[in-house]
Amino acid sequence: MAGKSAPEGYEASSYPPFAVTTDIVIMTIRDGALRVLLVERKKDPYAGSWAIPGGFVEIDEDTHTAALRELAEETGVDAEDFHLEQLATYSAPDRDPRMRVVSVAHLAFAPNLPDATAGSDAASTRWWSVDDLLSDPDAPTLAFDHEEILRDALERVRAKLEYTTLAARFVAEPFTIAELRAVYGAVWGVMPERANFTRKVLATDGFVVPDGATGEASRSGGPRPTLYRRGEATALQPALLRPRSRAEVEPERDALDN
Amino acid sequence: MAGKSAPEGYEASSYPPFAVTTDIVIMTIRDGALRVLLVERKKDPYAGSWAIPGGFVEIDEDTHTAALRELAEETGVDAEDFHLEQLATYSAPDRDPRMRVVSVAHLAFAPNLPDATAGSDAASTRWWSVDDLLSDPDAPTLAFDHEEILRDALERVRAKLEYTTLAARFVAEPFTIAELRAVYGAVWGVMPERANFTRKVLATDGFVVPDGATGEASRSGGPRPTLYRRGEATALQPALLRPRSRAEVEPERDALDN
DNA sequence: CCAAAAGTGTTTAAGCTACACCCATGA
DNA sequence: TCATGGGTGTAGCTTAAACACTTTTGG
Repeated sequence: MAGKSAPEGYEASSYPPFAVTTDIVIMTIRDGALRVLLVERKKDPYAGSWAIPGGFVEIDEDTHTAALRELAEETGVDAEDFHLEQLATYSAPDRDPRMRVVSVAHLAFAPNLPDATAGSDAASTRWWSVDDLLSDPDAPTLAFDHEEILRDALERVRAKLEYTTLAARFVAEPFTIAELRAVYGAVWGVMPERANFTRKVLATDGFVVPDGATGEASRSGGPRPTLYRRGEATALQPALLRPRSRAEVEPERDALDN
Repeated sequence: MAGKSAPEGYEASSYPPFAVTTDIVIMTIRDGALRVLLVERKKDPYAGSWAIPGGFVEIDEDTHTAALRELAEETGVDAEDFHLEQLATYSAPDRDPRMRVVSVAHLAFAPNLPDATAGSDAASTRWWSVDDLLSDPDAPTLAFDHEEILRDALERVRAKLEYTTLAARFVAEPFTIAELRAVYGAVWGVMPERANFTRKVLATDGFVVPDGATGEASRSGGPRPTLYRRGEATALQPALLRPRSRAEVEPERDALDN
């Protein structure tokens, strides 16, 4: 907290004015794939491009509150059902050609989000497969620096599944172990081994708690799986590591860079 | 990127104006303890309190550049020697009574920082023991929300020592394994077991590379330790976990909250 | 009865913990 | 020669990985 040349107390009179926005990477699992909600831009710049939803932070709210508000507007879903966390702040001077904008990106997850309720805003929205967006060469280019934000978000989610119980936030209660495992498969691209995964989840105290009931057997038969609900635990200790087969070959992202 | 009620394109004309600052948690190891550089405030609010150094982000720079600039001003050291990363953004509406400020906090580490060069700014600075600040009841209260920022920074550093080679950024080259181990001790509060630590470091390809020479034996005798330099590796795989004896008892911080 | 999926068992390898030992060095 | 501390060895425990087996159910 300091002025450029008066670190112990800046003057309230003159300082560079910024617009502050929140961009919210809203993720869910649909059709077995990790998907992100994007908005199609109607105006320049980047008219016709897809963008991460967001908006201005009001003068009397913090960024978390602003993100919650935007979240409700964009999805039409009560923000209570979401897990929302801050991702990072993006501040390149030329990231928006219209004005000087600093964006505090957030990350939100929830199961069972409605199809594409564009809230009060009439823009068209769509659930894009994250894998398609980032790997498919035919995928559209995202507006602004939103591809960078999306990549950071994906890496954050992948890492968090390893050492937290976050995966349970992606499934509607009650759920089966198989559904929980499918979340890991959708986010990581590879499924953890079934038997070991089951043991790990059940051995982690408070990850899931039995619901008492059992679910339906699959169409082609099989036993009725046990149903669970989210437990109180948040940390996985020790971690549930994703397979690192290729990661050790191809030079990984610099682990020191956040 | 969206206006409050026009998500696909806000108007450049009216938006809430914010001041954007960077606060930089500058850490180093001194006298065997993890220390942070704080500035004593001369003016209200919080006159006489200690604060994390920082300053305004200029209109034509990003927050990382601003942090580098502040870093050089505060320490008088070439910013090249630092590891600098974004920590998080703090945006409570009342965090600064003078104006609406959003602060993008950063985290910087380096070995061998000079005593308290207050750069061009003549404010008094001091290397505080992080442990004293956060645990000692006699420690001063920090200005603004800086205690929260410092706590977040500490947790980040502790976690990063586990799965990255960041610890090597705290020691001046060339260094011994014992010095590197002392970094873990200072940051975690407990030392990893000596023999296992040595094996782990040497088994992690690219963590440290031999310098060729050997250092001085200690005052009371003993072999000359091998000297090393920082290697190219950034990730520790598998992680070097800190002892979790107490952490499992006392309810840990919510792992889902970033 | 057959295929599919859930639950459980088993074997093997790998990593960590904890401690022991040896040896070079300076006082 | 003695204390100190670096380097290395090793037994035992825990965990993960891979795979097999059994059971339950719908078609």
